[in-house]
Amino acid sequence: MAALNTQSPVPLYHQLAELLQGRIRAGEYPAGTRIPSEPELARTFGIGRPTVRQATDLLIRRRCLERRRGSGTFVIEPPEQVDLLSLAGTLASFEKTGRGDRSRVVHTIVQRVRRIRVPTDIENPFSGRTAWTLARLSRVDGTPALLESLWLDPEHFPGLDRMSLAGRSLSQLAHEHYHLTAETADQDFRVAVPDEAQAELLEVEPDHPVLLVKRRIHFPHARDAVFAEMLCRTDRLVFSQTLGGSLDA
Amino acid sequence: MAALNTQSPVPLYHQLAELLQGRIRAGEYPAGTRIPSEPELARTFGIGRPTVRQATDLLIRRRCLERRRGSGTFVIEPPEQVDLLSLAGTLASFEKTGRGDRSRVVHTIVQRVRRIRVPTDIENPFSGRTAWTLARLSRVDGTPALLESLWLDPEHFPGLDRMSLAGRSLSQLAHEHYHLTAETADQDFRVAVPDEAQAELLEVEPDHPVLLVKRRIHFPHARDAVFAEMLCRTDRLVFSQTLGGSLDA
DNA sequence: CGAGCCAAGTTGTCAAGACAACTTATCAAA
DNA sequence: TTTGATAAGTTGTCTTGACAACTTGGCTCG
Repeated sequence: MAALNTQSPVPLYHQLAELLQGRIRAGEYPAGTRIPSEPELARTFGIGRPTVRQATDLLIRRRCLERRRGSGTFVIEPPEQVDLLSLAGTLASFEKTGRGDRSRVVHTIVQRVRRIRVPTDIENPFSGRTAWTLARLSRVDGTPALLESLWLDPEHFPGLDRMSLAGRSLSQLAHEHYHLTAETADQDFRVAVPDEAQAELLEVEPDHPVLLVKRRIHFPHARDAVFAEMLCRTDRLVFSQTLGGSLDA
Repeated sequence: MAALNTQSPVPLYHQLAELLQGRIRAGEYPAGTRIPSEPELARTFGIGRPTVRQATDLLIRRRCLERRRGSGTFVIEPPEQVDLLSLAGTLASFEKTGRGDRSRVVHTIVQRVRRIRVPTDIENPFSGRTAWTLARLSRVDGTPALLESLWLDPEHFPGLDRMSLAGRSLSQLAHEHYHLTAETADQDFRVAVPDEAQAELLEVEPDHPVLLVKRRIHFPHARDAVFAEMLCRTDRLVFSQTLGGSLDA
């Protein structure tokens, strides 16, 4: 059995939280099952019960666990959450809630990463600076529905052009290779008309209005590290997301 | 000085949290200032320091306080947050960030609350049931920009028609009169064309595309207690919001 | 006067224990 | 069989105590 390192500068409760989350991800504690009780975990790892609670507190805030008084602490289904670095989560949730047919197939083409000097654009935080950029086009049932343009800060994502983007979400890549997890984002919505190139990619008439979302994504100690512009054909795809999550509890 | 009630079924840490938040709201602890240290609060209220920490933990999750190790616990500026029950917060934040002129004047006309039987509409959770309904029209610099239609659950908002909606946000009213605080919301976005009546109110041509947002708002023990449909002229107003907020910290 | 050290104060982490409130399963009685 | 009481197990709350890590301001020394 894995043990905790008392000498490590990483707090015990943090170590235990990571350990438990690892077991959850590994399937050792499947969703819906009970994890060992607090006194049991305390005994097992030779730590105090408050420390165990501090650890499970973390996972509860991360929506990994749920406490039921008198009953136990349970692994919960990971809630659908907005993936700030892509609309993948949004698309997926649309398929699940499935207003309409749920047999839709989403296929995404990813352009390779390039390093460019961003033209002047008051709404783009990289305006006038250099940045990584890439574009993605997602199709639903063969029809283009979503065109994303992304800009990333080269300082926080060094060597991004050498990474493989295949089969992995940008969020995963940011987390695993750069240890960056999106913290907050600002987004705004408007109705816009695509330019010629965009209209062609989305396969709409040049005067067909689409939804334009601009999103600035912030990481710890790195505001505006990613900027995204998303064009969405809402006749094909409803752009949906979940807000909030109680601050208490 | 106010004291805590040891006999109350309300936990001490919760009582202390409310007390501190009251002082913050009352201006006794202005934003940016330090609140008394944990040992001092413990002494003052005759409770243990962990209990004090439990209380401040709550307020930290509510983004009211911030801890600085070695320095103290400080009141922070309330962050701009999306007001789920209205776009007021969104409009305000637009004015603050002020892309463009910041001298815009927002004026809102509120229709009186009526009780109706909601026509069949698969996307309206009140479809086929009775509900409170009202509409609001907001103008920016005199031009209509936002048309909101709201539906509220009569069971959770009894007597809503006798309440005064003047000078008070719906969120305030829900909180103060019904002790309800929005927990989460689902929203989706699409481009739509207003119907005749809507076009007239928004003062646009009937074929002018606008942003349509549908939002289902959930309260503790009351899912879908409020439904909102919002039409936004994004040529006049950018619909913006902030997402996220770290789950750790 | 300036720079660096030092001490006091503050939050971060952790322990061990206690009782309360609640859930669940078991077992007994009707 | 059904119902109710009981007991065991679990989380919720709270206390006291301790040491570590860090920040800040004042003091001393140059």
